[in-house]
This record gives sequence, C-alpha cells and structure tokens, in this order.
Amino acid sequence: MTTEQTEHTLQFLKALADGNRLRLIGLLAHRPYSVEELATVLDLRPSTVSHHLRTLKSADLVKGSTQGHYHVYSLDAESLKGYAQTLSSQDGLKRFAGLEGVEDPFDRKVLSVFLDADGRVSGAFPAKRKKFDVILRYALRLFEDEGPWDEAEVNQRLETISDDTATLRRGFIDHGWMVRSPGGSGYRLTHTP
Amino acid sequence: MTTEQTEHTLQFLKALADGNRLRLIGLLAHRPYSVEELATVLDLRPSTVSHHLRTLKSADLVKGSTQGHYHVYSLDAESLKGYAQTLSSQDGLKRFAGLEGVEDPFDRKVLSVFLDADGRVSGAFPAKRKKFDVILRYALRLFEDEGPWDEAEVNQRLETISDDTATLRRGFIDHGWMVRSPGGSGYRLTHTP
DNA sequence: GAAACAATTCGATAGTCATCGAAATGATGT
DNA sequence: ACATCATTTCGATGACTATCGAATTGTTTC
Repeated sequence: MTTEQTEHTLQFLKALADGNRLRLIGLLAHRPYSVEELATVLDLRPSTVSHHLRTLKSADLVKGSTQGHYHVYSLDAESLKGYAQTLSSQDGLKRFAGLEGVEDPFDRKVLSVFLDADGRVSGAFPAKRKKFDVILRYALRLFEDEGPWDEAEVNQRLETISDDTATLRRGFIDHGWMVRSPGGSGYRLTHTP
Repeated sequence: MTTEQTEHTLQFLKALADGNRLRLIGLLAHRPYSVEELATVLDLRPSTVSHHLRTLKSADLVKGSTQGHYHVYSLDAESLKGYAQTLSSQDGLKRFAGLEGVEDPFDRKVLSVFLDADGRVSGAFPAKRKKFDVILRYALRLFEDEGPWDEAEVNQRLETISDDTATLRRGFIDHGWMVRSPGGSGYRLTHTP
C-alpha cells in the first residue's frame, strides 16, 4: 500500500529527526569531517557518532570516503535538496496518502469494509452517520437515468445493494435527494450531492 | 547553544518522522478531515489519531477548527513550505551546527578544552595529533611580525602559551612552518597553513 | 436536563532507539 | 611482523513513544 518513494522519504525524515544528527548535518554543511572531529565537537563518543553517520548514510544524506587513517564524511547536498523539495510541493505531499487515483480515501475505505465482493451490503448498515452517507451516495449511482420511478422500481433497484430497501429510501428522502412526486406518479431525484 | 530556529525545525522533523503521521499529512493535503474519518482510513483508534494530530499541531503543521460535533483538521501548507525550504538551502543547513560566526568549530572546541582563562595550555598537550595541531596553529599567532628571531626570543614568546616550549618549537619544525636560518642567525617562518 | 456522539485525556504496555564501553576490524608506519 | 591509531561492531541499558482501552470533556439534539 505504501509506495517506495514514501518509504525513502520516511527514512530521510527519521534520519534527521534527532538533535545530534541535525548538528552533524550542520557541521558537514561547512566542510567534510572525520569521525573523531565530529565526536570532539559534539561531545559524543566516536562509536555514537559512527552509529549516527551510518543512519545518515543509509538515507543518502552523507557520503563517506576513506582517506588514510581517517574516514572523511561529507554532505550529499543534492540528495537532501531532492527530499526537501518533495516536502515543499502540495502534490508531493499528497503521495504520502498512499492512495493514488482514488476519488476519496474515506469513501473508498468505508465501501471496502461494508461491501462484499458483489458490491452488496451483506451485513448491517454502518452505525455512524458519516459512513452510512457513503453507502447512500453509493446507492445513488443506481438512479442516474431520468425518473420518475414508482415504488416497486425503486425497491427493485435498491435490492441489488441491500435487502433493507426501506432504510435506504428513507435516507434518500431525509437528505432531500429524493422526493415523492406531487401527482403520486412515483419518486424523482432533486439536488444530488 | 542551540538556536530557537533549530529547535523548531527539529520539532518539525520529529513530527513527520512517523509512518502514520506522514500518511495523515498526505490525506490532509487532499482535503480537511475529521478525527474519525482519519481513524477509519488509517485503521487506527481515534485516540491514537488525536494524539498524532496534537504533535502535528504543536509543530504548526496542521490547524484545527471545531465545527459542530466534529473537529476538522487541515494542513498548514505555508508553515510546512517554510521548513522545507530551510532544509533545501545550504546556508539553512549550516545554522544547525549551532556555532555562528566561528572560524572552525573543531578548532574552537579544542582550544576551549585545552586553554585556560589566560589562553595558556596549563595541563598536558593533546595526545591526538589533530588536536595538537590546533594548539600549534594557535601558537603561530605569536609570530605574525617579521622574523627572524633568535632561540631566546622564540622561547620567550612560546612561554606565554606553555612551559614546554621545546615541544611547540619541534612541532613548528616538523610541519616545516619554521626553519633555522642558514647563517645561524635564528629562526624564521616559511609557508604557514 | 438527558441521551447521543465526537474528541480528548489518562494510564499502561510494548517496541524503538540514542548512548556508552568493550572488543574487533582495518590501515599506517616502524 | 608489530604497534598504533581511527573506525566500526556488538551488547547492554535507559529513555522515549506509538498504540490501545477506559474514562472524561464538550457539543448537539430531543
């Protein structure tokens, strides 16, 4: 469900979400450093700094080149900039939802929970109003042609979704989406959501 | 030692450094949501989502407005963009070092540890070569005028830093910074770092 | 007012992680 | 080969935190 891109960004964020690692990045933005130098400046043991550098390296934030005795670490500014730009664009953020090309994630989730494989509500309706409304909007798709329809026709269509057609019909009327025609000629839709 | 700006950025990063909170941001980038809706989509308890929203709110990433029964949360895109841009600029990163206007953080740290209030090395010299070199460069400031100086003069100046003038002088010579003049007329500097 | 509903707060638990010291690895120079 | 030095790995510990269920607060509706 979670995309690859999101996973990398999460690793990037976790790597920076520590005070000392953030200071490390700050130092490396000035110039390359060896592990011991960093440990001296930050008042940490070299083993601790080495550990931090490993997580930064896993997130592609620093590069390490071994020179003589020392391992010199430097900032990977390009990679960092890329991640930062993902965070600064609205569209970049949307991808973190992990649901691409879905009209509405909430609607989708509710339908996936309450509909069976045939697209029917096999069990009880959702107790929560907001979720029941999702079912109602789903049922509304059955009436996309021109009305009006008599009660038998309405019930027949609603039965393809649930046996409890009365509750669905009452939901339509409570929302004002459906009205009984004045002349008693049946039901028709008004302003649908 | 750590600036206010850095503290806020750290809070921002910690707020985003969680898989579910990142998904929350992704959803809120599409449209505002209520707590229960978010809990439904993410398969979490409302209490958990509420907890996450609090940390996001503390970091100024989301805004909450209460409407009727529901508390509707929405993304604070401006604030987020600001933090992201701090991360994408090299100068923004440098501030995380927490040492503004310092020539070199490593040199500064070493000197602060080994020099006493009078600017003298009261105890022993640093054992590590890199740190000793910092002391050497510091001692080099005593010879900014034109040379050459005879041995007595060199020692007199070095004594203002440490009693062990011989080690300092030998350090100068090992680095090739100072040479004994051919005519035996004393010492002079060559290529200083 | 009372009932219903959404959200928050609280307390507990399990899992993650920053940090250290000790031991192992790897490279350098004698 | 050996001794030295920087770094890494390993194991342990303490602190933090994501998550849940239960209880509480606050708002709407009857």
